[in-house]
Amino acid sequence: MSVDAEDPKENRLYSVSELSRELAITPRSMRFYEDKGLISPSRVGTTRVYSIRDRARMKLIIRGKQLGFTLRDIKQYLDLYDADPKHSAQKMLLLKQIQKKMRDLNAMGAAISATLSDLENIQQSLLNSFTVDAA
DNA sequence: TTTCTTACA
DNA sequence: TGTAAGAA
Repeated sequence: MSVDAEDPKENRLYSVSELSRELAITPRSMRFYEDKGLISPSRVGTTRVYSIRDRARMKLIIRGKQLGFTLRDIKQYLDLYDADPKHSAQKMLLLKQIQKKMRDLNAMGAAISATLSDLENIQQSLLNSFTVDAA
């Protein structure tokens, strides 16, 4: 049987350029995440080779970033996957990270509302000063 | 051409 | 993270 072209994806391998293209990020970012210890692609010589699992890991990294988590947060989460096969500690960490993220976002929202309110008040007095002058 | 590393912005 | 530079 011919397995040289499209092996079942379980064994598929990617180069930085291929995977970065598929994930819509730059090869530079992938290497950066590696420097930070979030991924450890295998090597063929000095060239990085990404497996299906590396691809899944990269997707989680990207997902985490989209949700506003830091690379450090994501690394903590990822490091737990390789630990307990039941992933209970991992789930617990994620729950905590999510709750903190929500608290932070709510705090930011409150700060923004407060600033918006200040700005509106200043704007209003400025607007009032004009109508008073006119009257 | 592609990828790698290192250094700097 | 982007870009630049030199090497394989």
